[in-house]
Amino acid sequence: MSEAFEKYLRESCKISDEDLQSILDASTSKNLRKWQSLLHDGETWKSICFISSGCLRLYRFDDDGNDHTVRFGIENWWIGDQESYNQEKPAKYNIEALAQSSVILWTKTAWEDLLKNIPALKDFFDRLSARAFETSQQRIYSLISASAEQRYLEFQKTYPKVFNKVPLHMVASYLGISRETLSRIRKDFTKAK
Amino acid sequence: MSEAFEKYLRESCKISDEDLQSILDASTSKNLRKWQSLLHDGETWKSICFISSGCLRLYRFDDDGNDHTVRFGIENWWIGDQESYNQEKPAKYNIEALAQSSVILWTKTAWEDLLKNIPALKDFFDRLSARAFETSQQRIYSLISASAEQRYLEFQKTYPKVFNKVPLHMVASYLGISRETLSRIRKDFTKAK
DNA sequence: CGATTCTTTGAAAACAGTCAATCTGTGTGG
DNA sequence: CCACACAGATTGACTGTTTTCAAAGAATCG
Repeated sequence: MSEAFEKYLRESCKISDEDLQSILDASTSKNLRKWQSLLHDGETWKSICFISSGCLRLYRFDDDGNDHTVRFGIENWWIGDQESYNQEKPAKYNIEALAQSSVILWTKTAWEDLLKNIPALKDFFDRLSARAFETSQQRIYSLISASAEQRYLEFQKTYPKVFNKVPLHMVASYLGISRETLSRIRKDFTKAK
Repeated sequence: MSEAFEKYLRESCKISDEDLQSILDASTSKNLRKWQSLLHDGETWKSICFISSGCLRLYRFDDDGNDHTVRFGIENWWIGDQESYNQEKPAKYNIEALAQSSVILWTKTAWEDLLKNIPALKDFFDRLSARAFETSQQRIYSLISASAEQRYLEFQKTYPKVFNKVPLHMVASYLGISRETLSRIRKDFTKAK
């Protein structure tokens, strides 16, 4: 169950057996079936969540009821609604499993204790957050500068594992285009070859 | 010169006079004339930069030589290229002053020392980074879900101070649309009233 | 197999980009 | 003070891209 996480954390930061044990002790595991929801908008997100296996997505409904995929998460990624978590207010986003998945969860207080007591974990998480910000900056640049086609290719190249796990209409929603447009982009590619 | 920063920091976090003094001692001030560059792509960004006054932008050139505004910064904001800073590699981005501006700078090593020695500063900066991430998440959602017109209105409403300081063609580039399209969006508004 | 979901396609309409020209406001030098 | 240059903003005409809506094909799953 948590072997994947153990391996991940050992490779990600220098952490003692003892600290690793406290981290595991404070966690709970959860299995999600396909389409199971982990967060409904309106609820407050109070967890830190590591994905051991499977695939999840973070998405949001607009005023017309259309959903927009803000982020995907697969094994060894973390997922959550930072805004709701940090500000302790109702989430605007939803999280659902796109496939049978298993996650590891910590409560906010438990996690804060861990961060306080395990500097290596805090350092690691700070670096992780920094990288997440860099990634979102890159995504913004891509959205304002590149064509739908370029964004599609970039996504496929950068996140091949994700690409292979999620339905195309969600890729479209992640790229900010309609499924039909994505379909036509793909068509042009097969034709061009 | 640094009064603005002093006021800002006192209001942002609980910090002792002594700590504030060390922060100021480690800093250097710099005045920028209009259009002066603070970072050229290819260089490595090695500073933490606080904007005391004026207006700057972070932008990037695409392969066709068009520039895209990734972010603006005005007084009491921080600006920099996180990716270049964290990974200590050549920047893909540029930073320039859009008006006569003054900034306060810290070297990376000086800043890291400060963070290590002043927990209140570290906490504050962590919160700031968290908020920056939330903001970029919001921007991504806006880019994938909203029309150009909606994004324009949202920008104007959310950052009125920035809106009033920057030329429209840069707003367009920030929104991911051409200046002509922005011009037509604005035209429709004056007509509708 | 039938039901459901996902993807593709076609045609029309809406939207956004490009290019070139014009307009507006600002500031400079004669 | 005027004429001019310049940068920024707007407009028109045209082109290209994306959305929308409706329908039809795949693929998947019980």
